[in-house]
Amino acid sequence: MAPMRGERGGSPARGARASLPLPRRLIRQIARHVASSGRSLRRLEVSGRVIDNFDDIDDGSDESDVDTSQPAVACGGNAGNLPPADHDDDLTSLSWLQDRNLLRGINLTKADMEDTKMISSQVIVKTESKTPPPTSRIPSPPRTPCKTPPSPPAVNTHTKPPYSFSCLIFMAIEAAPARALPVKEIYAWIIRHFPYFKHAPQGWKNSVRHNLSLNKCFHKVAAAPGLGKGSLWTVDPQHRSTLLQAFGRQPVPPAEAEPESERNAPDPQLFPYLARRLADARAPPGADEYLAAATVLAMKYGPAVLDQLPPEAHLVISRCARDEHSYSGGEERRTAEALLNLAGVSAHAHAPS
DNA sequence: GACTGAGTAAACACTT
DNA sequence: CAAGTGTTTACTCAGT
Repeated sequence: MAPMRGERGGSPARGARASLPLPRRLIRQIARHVASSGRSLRRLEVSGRVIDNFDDIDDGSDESDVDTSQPAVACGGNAGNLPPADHDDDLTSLSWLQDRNLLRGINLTKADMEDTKMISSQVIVKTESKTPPPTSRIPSPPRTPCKTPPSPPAVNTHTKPPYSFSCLIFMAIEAAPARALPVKEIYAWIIRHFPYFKHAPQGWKNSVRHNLSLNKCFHKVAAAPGLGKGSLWTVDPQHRSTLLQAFGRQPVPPAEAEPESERNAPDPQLFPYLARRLADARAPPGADEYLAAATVLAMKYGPAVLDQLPPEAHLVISRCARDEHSYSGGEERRTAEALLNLAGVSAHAHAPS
């Protein structure tokens, strides 16, 4: 597993803006988080304010809230100036997820939570990546030790994706606004996001149908009028966590030094789509939203990221699966909210305006 | 070696 | 009738 090395240093420190809608420390951590996954953070909207010049929040050497244990990182608004970590210990992208508490890891205060409105559609992840995401260097958490070194999906378009058909179907259905798709749309989603299947032998469609029929996680629902042949397929809510766990167990091939465009990772455009769905919810976030947030995380950073979540997050996810989502204050609620935030969706986006 | 999960192929029935 | 969809069975393979 190739270590993640930064190719450039951070940009020079500049005068920070007078006021940012949330602590620079947090913005830096978000930027650093995205940056160290080998991608670029180019634009972020917080509380309605667009931050597109991360030079402004760079450095932090003059910031009181700077965590001096971490080197400054500039997530430039311009493409390609993303400074991948050159500090193995400090810039492991998800290292702060290792903390016992997600919130403690990113040092989110309650006020941070309330001020933070991050819609993932506004967190643009560049498609070009200089370095593979760094999950490979994240030590496995005590709860679910990862036997295979976690690394992002990095498979050539012409090789088979590292996901089982059930996971592919799961992702396809999850990405749908109605969380239900006819089999034809599932084919289309898979082809769109995993071009390998464009030219793969036709047998894979049979496998998809076979999987839909055989896998208890998928349910057929009444076809919508005018749908034509076939039915809509949905994910059984009771088996959602099973799929998520299966997703997290997917074997991940070693990262290769390939252009991202040739990799077989899901299209990043998928995430804003899911995020919008989450954000559109009128009611306060519930089990579905938290599980969807976990799904977004897994899709964003690779399935191994689920193994990097602290026990609290798994507790939330498992409780969601059992429909026990009573986050009456305390760690669990904050962890649940942090799941949404990590996925790029503020819990407050759900609140009725 | 048994078991399990996943992938593949094939046959068949049904629907549009 | 053709094509697509859904179900089922059987087999192989890899991992445990």
